[in-house]
Amino acid sequence: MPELPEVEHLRRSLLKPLLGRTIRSATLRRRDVLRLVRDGAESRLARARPADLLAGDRIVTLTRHGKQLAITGSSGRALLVHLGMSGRLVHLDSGRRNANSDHVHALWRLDDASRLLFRDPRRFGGLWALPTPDALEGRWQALGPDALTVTASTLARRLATTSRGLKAALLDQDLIAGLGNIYVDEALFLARLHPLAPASNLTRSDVARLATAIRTILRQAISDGGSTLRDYVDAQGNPGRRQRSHAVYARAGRPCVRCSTTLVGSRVAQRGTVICPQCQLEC
DNA sequence: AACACCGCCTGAGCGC
DNA sequence: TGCGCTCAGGCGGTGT
Repeated sequence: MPELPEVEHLRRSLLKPLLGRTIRSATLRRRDVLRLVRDGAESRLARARPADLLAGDRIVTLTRHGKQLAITGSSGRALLVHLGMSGRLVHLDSGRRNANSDHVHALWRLDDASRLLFRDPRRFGGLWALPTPDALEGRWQALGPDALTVTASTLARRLATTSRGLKAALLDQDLIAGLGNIYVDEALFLARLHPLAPASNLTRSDVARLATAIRTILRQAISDGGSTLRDYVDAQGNPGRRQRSHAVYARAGRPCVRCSTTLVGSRVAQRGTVICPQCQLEC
């Protein structure tokens, strides 16, 4: 399931095939995956013009904030891609057949005869058509700081504003952007913090450890090519390798990699949660 | 404000 | 082999 590392890996893998290319045509197969943003308001079933999907634009930048990926065109329009649980962008070189055309909700044909596909079986993801760079900027400023580069002082300031438990706070994209269930559990384990610890009660050194753990976990996952859970693969169809190195996620009942204590599963903030009861003491 | 809970959606994995 | 069941979860919504 795509979190920040998968989206960043995807972004990097799409730079070469997409940057500078001109989009010949865009096809929206399911209207309800696209939201049109005009004057800050979203409409879900408005009739989109091809230009809303960047048809005719040259692709100028591929950027990311948190789990969101933006493709910006030469017209200044941007297409925001959120992969949700099962979303994928697939780039197919000219002549290459798409292995699975089910659930392809949008596709773009480029000037080198390659294609880009948005496929999302569960449709928890979606596309947002933004009219200007400012509209994109505005949306991203409403989110928390990007988790990949978050500093201890920024994280401390953010966590101080909430009385929630640590895990709930870290999953809140408005507080910090990019963490999902997997990497929150991994980062908390690495930082030896309990998911239910009140977010605003952390000591300075707790937060410093946490910020470092978040950046470390995410950087490692990116260099591993993202997690492979269920059916995650990158834009070229390669699975990630990260699942081999999950320390706690989906490992309830198995021994802690650090102290061999049996890992314990529970539900925190309505999400499956795994901790080491020895390493992550409740405070 | 914080939290629980729900619905969306499909595929994987399980027991039989 | 296949059927029915449960589970997974990002996010936005509602109710407390």
